[in-house]
Amino acid sequence: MQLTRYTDYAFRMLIYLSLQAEDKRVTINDIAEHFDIPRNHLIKVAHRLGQLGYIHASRGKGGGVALGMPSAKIGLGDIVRNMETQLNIVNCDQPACPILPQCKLRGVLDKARDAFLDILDQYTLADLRQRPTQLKVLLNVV
Amino acid sequence: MQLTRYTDYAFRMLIYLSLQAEDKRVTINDIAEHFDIPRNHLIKVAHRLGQLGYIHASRGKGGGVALGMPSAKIGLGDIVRNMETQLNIVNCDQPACPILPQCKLRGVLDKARDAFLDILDQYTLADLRQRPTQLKVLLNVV
DNA sequence: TTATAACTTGTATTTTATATATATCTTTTG
DNA sequence: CAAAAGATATATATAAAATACAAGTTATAA
Repeated sequence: MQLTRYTDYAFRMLIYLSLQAEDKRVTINDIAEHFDIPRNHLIKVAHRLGQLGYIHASRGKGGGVALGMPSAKIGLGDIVRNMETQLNIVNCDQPACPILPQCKLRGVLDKARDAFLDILDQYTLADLRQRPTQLKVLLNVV
Repeated sequence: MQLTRYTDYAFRMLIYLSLQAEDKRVTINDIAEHFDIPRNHLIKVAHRLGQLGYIHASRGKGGGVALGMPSAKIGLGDIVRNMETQLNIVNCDQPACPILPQCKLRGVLDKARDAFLDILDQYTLADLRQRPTQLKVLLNVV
């Protein structure tokens, strides 16, 4: 009952980027250091976030990543939906459950999972940057 | 974002027991075979369910397990709370997240997790045995 | 009262998903 | 064109979960 670090790191990266001044580009290296996250892993997270349009990456000297859309447009539920590979609460197929065709549990679990995501849908990245000043201090953002 | 099989197997076992005639005892072996679940693993699940009072085990010849309380008293949320060892949606400590003291994400995730459990709290084991006849057929329960 | 069925407990091994590392390629800009 | 930075692919490591193994203990029926 836990999100993968892959998703967790996506959150951290997006929060960090949301604190940056407009048009400021940050390198993945920089973010990895700030959060003490393996750089290579974060690269993959960044790549995925880029595919989704949440961030925009520019290569070459002076390049880096920046938020690809306003933080108020980035819903937390969608981040989870897009970063997690697996949203089924249980695996009914392995080992195969014989009551599957008549199972009511599945529906209840799906409903609960949707309630989980519904809550997240009520928040965007912008909602996470209350008290941005303190956050910037913690992250040493100029 | 998935429950462990440990929890999954607890559900399956409880569902199976809820379909049995009153006072009927079933061996763990029997349940393991019906669901094609490793017996040794199921033994541990049964042990834990016994500690929680959900099932009652009797030893000796002719022994076995049976529901320890009416199925309407067994809330699905509590099953999850008791069987999962870990209910934090992300691990903020490893690797340690520097923004933890000011992080608003944590609160949102906790709220979402609670919403998940709230839905489950609205159902009991008794609610899962709609159409018990078909379930019994699938599980070959006499 | 003794054999046996069944649960109890603890430890060891295996598996698997996730996480991390390594290496090479491509793009961009000063 | 050279250096910086991201893109991509593949390989390896790690840790949690799942499973297996091995003794114990209790209770019942013959």
